[in-house]
Amino acid sequence: MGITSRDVARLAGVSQPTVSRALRGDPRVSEETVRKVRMAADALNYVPSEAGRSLSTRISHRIGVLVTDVANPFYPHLVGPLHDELEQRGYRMMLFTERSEAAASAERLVDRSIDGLVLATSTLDSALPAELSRRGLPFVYLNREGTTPADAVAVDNRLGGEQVARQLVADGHRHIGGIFGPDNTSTGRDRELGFRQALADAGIALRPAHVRHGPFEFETGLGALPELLAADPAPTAVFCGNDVVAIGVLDAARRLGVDVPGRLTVVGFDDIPMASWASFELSTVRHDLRGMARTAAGLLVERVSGEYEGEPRRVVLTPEFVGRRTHRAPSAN
Amino acid sequence: MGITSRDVARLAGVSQPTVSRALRGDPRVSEETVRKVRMAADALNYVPSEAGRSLSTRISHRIGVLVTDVANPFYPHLVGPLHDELEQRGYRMMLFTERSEAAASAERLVDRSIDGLVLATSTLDSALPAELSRRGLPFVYLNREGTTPADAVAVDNRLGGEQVARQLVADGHRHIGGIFGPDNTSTGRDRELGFRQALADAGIALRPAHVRHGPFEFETGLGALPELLAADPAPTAVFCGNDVVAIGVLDAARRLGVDVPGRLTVVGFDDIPMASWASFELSTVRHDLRGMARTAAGLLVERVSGEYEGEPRRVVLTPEFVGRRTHRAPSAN
DNA sequence: GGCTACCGTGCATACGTATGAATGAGAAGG
DNA sequence: CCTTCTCATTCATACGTATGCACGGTAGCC
Repeated sequence: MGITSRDVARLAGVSQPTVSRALRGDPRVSEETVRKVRMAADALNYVPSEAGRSLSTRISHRIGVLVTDVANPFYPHLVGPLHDELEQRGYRMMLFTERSEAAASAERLVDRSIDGLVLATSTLDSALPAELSRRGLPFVYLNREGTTPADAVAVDNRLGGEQVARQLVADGHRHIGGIFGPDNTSTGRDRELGFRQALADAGIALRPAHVRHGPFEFETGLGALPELLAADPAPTAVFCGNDVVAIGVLDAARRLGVDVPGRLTVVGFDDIPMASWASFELSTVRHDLRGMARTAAGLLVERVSGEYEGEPRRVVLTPEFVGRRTHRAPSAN
Repeated sequence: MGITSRDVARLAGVSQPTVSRALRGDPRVSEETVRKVRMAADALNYVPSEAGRSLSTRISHRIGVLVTDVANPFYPHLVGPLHDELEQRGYRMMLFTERSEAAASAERLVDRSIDGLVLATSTLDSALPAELSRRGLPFVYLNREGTTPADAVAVDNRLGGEQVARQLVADGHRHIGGIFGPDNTSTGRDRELGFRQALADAGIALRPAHVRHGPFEFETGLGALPELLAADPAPTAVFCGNDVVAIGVLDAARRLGVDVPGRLTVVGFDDIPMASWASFELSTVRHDLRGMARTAAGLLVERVSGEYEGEPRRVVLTPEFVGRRTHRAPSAN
């Protein structure tokens, strides 16, 4: 095992550099030679060593993807499209989880084993973006923002929050609650901001007893709903930081025997496929999750390949409220 | 950018090899020198190049993970633990999707950019395992089997199928259906085999009209249930190839207004976290998904690191029926 | 027929790290 | 004071591919 271009060269009766050029399609190599080299390579089952190539070209053709937690039902919908888009553009995907401490994390990312990084997570106050920038590793923000300048793709989260608020107000809700994402994430913060602003414009305030914050996880919604319902008056509608949280809320409602949407309106964000399952039929805010991921991959690849070298680009997608089963006017009561 | 060990050597006033040895903890280097080298490395923010190291040691410290489709809610529960276990053992994870055609797939896997591969998918009739074996890339079967000898970790799928059959029979079901996985997967085949065998032992046959096969996806269950219920007599219980399929069935039941478990018993396989959500409370077959993934990672790492060189090892986990809400005796009718 | 131009190939070397072998400086011993 | 031995370090080189440059051969041109 371990066939090298030298072995191929020997068999084909040419030099090692000629093998390299022939297989890479260098036009300076004669057709006849290309044919010989191809045959020899096939005969030996030669596959160029990626390590050798990386060392020589200083390009790894690998892109890192950093997420918080793969098992969270939200992330696969980013990771899948990212993988496909990267593969299509000739890059392989390395997957990293944020759980490991940030310091060691930066180290392992800048060892030149990846050409760039998709930052699909990480909190606003993280030092990672600055660190990456300092170390010269190109990256793109995906579904988040950051102060360190870099390409970015995200939804207009404020607008999405506003849309939900307007819908709830129009439906006649006055006692409204929110289970928002973490304060130190742009998605969490902006969705809440837009939501609050639009409510305020309608003269409605969010009572602290109707508000919770937590990670974008099923358990957050599951745990928060009972607390919100214990308030007096209880909210008649709850806006959730994202669909995963909202589905946690729906689960809690089932456990508590709370009728949705009869007694409680629930709205999510993202419109992941699960949201449209008959078990949930979650009213939510739709945006092009798949397109967002692929766009991010595209921006990053253009950046690492040198195809684009200008100022950081920022792509903002427009969200759209999609009404399903889980929202309705509050019961007369 | 692009600090090398030579730069560190120059600053520390030593030779390049000494830098390499000092940072790698070679005992032959004096404490004093180690200190100097460390300081120089820190001052320059030096991070060893993975490409250079890989080329020299012929070890990439990367492990590939091949799955069918990341977006399928089952896979994240393998990918997550795999990532964690690999990281803990000093390996990074490259994620591959099966969608790309197998031929090109093998090529990109054997370019020495990964030390080994976790085969978490791929059908029985795939040529990939044989190809990997021929090319000398170590791999481990995870949640599947294969004829090409290699380390493997899987559940006792036949036993699991038997357990479900016995439960359904004990519950009094006589008209039983199955929505099994693909014939050309060991999980699909063995679960079906065990199930059929135990039913046969109880003198019960599966009518062809009560049986469907399909990929382990939500849509499979969703699409198959209406067909099964159209049979006369309709089945009073359905065993599904895995939880994802079962949840598709539950979704279809909701759409059709079919009461579960009142009119229909549904049983899955795997006990993914979603199965225990209040929205589903799916009766299923539990096994240690996380442990299975971590074990596979362990076996593979021991193999690629040379820690173990013996015969292929096979770890088989014992499944256990876990009764929740979705199974019950058939209605008198 | 000699000069230039061009084309295809080989030569030399770079990429960054790791490691066996050689070297040098001391220390220990006679 | 010379030898022997040990220890820390340097030297030389390997890993596999890519690429600037030199080179040899052929064709074209006057």
